[in-house]
Amino acid sequence: MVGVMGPELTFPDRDDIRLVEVLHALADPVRLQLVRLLDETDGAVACGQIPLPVSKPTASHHLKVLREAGVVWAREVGTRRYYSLRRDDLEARFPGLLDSVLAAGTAGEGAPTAGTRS
Amino acid sequence: MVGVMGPELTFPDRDDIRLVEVLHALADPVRLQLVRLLDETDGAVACGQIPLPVSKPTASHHLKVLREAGVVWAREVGTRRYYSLRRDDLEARFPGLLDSVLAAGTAGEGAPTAGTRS
DNA sequence: GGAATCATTCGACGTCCGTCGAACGTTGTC
DNA sequence: GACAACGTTCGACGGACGTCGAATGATTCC
Repeated sequence: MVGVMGPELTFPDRDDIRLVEVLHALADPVRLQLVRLLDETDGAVACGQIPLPVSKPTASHHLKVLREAGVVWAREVGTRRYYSLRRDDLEARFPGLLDSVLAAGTAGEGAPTAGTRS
Repeated sequence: MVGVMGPELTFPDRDDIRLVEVLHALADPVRLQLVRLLDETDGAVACGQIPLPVSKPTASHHLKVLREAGVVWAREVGTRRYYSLRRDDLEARFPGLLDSVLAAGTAGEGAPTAGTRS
């Protein structure tokens, strides 16, 4: 039988993707790390193959948040689910947003230089 | 006497601005609306002069979140506080991020076109 | 068929968040 | 000096969030 695991996966339409939800989905260290990994791994990654500092249910929860926010796709193959970024839709809806977030990740995130108080 | 209202206002250094905190600060409807208004009003806006759908303490709270995330400056003049965006610092730290968020705001946020359900 | 694998869902727990009314300290004005 | 204006802080409330262990459903392999 061809695989249908749980309830049918649903995703928001491109035009239903809300900026606030995307920002909220990205505003979490684990999910941000997840998105960066999905960005580097250009194909698609299964949930279990991702090195995450959280338990399996928690990872599943974060993936769900990203999916419902319209950030990632989920494709079922057997008992696995392969996730990938919705680059095109995000770029069409919020041009430059994903790129800037990902670029900020690769750039200095923990390298303070001087100090300009006030 | 020249005004010092509460405890001295503190802000994160440019290099201490964290992406996750900025995203979290922007991932709220009220704060996003606030940032957009600060963007349009190029000078600076006082707290009370902002038409917000929340009470005064709540608005103050949101401004504090934005300030501590490094998104806005706060300048005291008498009994008022004028807020303004930290465009330069945000652009230096996360190039294109603020622009994409603001552009997304002015573009269609509630104008669905077709429907590509999966 | 039975066991192992994969990912989710469920229930629970503690924490953080957004919200408000009331009280407070400053500042400016009469 | 007294009063009004401004913004913050305090305390409290309800809800959402992140986290996990255990249980569940599906699939694959022997």
